[in-house]
Amino acid sequence: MITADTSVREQIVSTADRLFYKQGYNLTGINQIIEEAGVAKASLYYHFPSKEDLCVAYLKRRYERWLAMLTKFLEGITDPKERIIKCFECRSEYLLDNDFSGCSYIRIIAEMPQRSAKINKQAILNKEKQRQFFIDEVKKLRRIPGNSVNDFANAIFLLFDGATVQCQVYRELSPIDNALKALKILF
Amino acid sequence: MITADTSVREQIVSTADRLFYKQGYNLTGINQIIEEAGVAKASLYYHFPSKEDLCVAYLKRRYERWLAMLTKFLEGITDPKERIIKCFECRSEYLLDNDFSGCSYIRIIAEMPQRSAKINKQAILNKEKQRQFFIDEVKKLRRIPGNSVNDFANAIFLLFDGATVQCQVYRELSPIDNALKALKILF
Amino acid sequence: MITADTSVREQIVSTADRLFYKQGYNLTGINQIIEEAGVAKASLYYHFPSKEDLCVAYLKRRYERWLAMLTKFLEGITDPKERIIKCFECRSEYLLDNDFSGCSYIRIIAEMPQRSAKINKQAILNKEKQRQFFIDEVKKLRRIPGNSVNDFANAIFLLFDGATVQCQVYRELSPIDNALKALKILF
Amino acid sequence: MITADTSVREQIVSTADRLFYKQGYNLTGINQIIEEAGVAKASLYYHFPSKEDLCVAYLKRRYERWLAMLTKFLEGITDPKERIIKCFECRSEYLLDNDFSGCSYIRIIAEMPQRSAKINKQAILNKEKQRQFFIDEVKKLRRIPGNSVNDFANAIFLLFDGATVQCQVYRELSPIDNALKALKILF
DNA sequence: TATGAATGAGCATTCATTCAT
DNA sequence: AATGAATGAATGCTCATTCAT
Repeated sequence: MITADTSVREQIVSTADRLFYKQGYNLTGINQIIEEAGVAKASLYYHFPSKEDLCVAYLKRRYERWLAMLTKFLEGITDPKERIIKCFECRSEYLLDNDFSGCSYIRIIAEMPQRSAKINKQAILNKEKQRQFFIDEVKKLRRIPGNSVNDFANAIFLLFDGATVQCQVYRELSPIDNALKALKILF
Repeated sequence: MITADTSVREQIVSTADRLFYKQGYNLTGINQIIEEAGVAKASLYYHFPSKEDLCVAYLKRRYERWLAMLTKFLEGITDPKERIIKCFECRSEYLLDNDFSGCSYIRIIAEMPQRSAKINKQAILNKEKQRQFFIDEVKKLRRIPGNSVNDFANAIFLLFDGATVQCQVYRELSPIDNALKALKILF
Repeated sequence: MITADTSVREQIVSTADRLFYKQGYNLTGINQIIEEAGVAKASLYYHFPSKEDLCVAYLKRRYERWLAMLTKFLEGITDPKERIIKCFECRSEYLLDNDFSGCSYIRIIAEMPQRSAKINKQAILNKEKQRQFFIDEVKKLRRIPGNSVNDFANAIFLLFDGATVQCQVYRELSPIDNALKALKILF
Repeated sequence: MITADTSVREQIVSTADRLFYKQGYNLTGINQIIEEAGVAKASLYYHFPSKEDLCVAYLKRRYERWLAMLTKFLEGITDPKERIIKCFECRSEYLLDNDFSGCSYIRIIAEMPQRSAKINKQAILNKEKQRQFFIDEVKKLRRIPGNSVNDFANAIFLLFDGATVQCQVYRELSPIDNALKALKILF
């Protein structure tokens, strides 16, 4: 059993996670992070060689948070079609819980066009995990629209990302509804 | 005879447009803009009261650029289904021409979660124009999948935005292909 | 009869007068003046070669305003002692009317320690006129405390300036009352 | 052994003190301060959150300087009347030593009509300490002109401030002489 | 007279990072 | 493992002034 929750490192990551996601990476300064985390600046640089490394930790954490939430949503549900729909409903709740701040990986890339290798790797990794989820579920379907697992999974994945960014832009959940309607047309 | 193309104001806007889109809004400083534009700092602030106002001009300009490109792509094409597909192909070329920098409106919102009223208004306006394009084309269709103009247009719009952000994330055009395949399943 | 009140020059001076006195000379920019005056920047520089020249015009105007107010206050009063007291009461009203902004000449010197010759000359001139007023009144007195016209006039002048700056500092009129009490002790 | 006199913080405050008093607060830029202090800009902002906070430190320091000088002047003198006169003589020397730059509290208020709470508080505090000095001395007098401790102390305080600002305006010490003459009339 | 446009120098402040302890 | 202090470079923005028309 780990009690790292109150450690300096944990304080830094959780604060950075909150601020990066709420305010954006570039608009969140190191000073604000250490102030709100209640740690010294040099402590931050002891645990994270640079702001960029802190960003990687933030992206990892965001994925873990999403995965935990999704897992809970899918609990006891076996029907693949239902699981896909649940995933969209989960995103709806996630965005509602997080002030419509969108997808952290997409956003970090939107903020840093010349993204570093580290950040790029982490962001792509997280997105691929999401794509894989849809592929896994589509594989379980008895009838696959379009007859291609990948094509159908990718279609769902596009709707998923499209809905996520539109929710962020419009600050409302209707794009998720639109995506669910699109799914009905597709299925 | 107007030679406005080389005016100070035009120099500022075109330089800002290029840099904001390539590097991101927050990572592009006023100093770099005036340096590359070859104008004095006070000249920039004479024409644009703040960086934010310059951002609005940039968003307007991006839409105009996209519209001009799309109009050219659609020249002579009347079939609505074909026009929708052409729109995706146009986006493909747009992203290729612009180093996979994605959608300027989505990005500006990703960069500035606490976006100002001015910027929000311009971004939403531009996105709604795009949605309207799809609605107009869907209306012209003989058979509408799902039997609802708005639902089908919104589905296309989700694929369009989803493909745009995925192209940006992966720095490749395959998401556009995925969107076109999804369209085929839908139609 | 002159109707210059609406002329460009008059607009500039009256606006500068108001803003310099309310906000301070250094904290009032040319831009704010021309904006609130509703004139072009070059128009200001046509009438006043520099901000400094505008400052001189401001100091002149302040003195004229004070003199007009004082003249009205003294109307029909001949007793020198009473006239001196009235002068303090006039200052009280002046400060109340002008948001306790103190003496414009003292303030301009406080703001610009390395004051220019022009401004210095105008400020000293205005202050000397005030000193002369006290000298003139003291001369009319039957009995002069201290037996020296200049010494007694200077004492009053010190109380006058002391009260003015203290009213400004404390933003209340009690220093004027203190000065009047001091006068009673002196007389 | 403490060598705080040469610390970065001390360098900043002493330089700011000198420049604010000589040139005025608004005419002294942060750049000049750090340059003459020989420290980095960020070091200044590490010790003082804003220029305003540096101003408060400056005002405190000015009072300490004045108090030290006055204390030395009053050494061994017990007669209250003599102590009051010495206080004026001390001011004379203070102004001579400091290029007739007047009273820092009065000047800062003259420069910043919309003064901040912090600065206002410090300025008023310092002025009240001076007033209290006069009250304390007047209380010790055997015979109090006007029969009111406060009224007489306030009269002296007005002469003190009046003389200070007039010395600043005229750049000469005669107003102090005038004040001493006024004191003689009063006593 | 009057003006829109342009400018170089300067403003206060914040950035991510490093170093000595 | 943790910190207080220090920094060079950059941030967005404003200054008084000038010039061509």
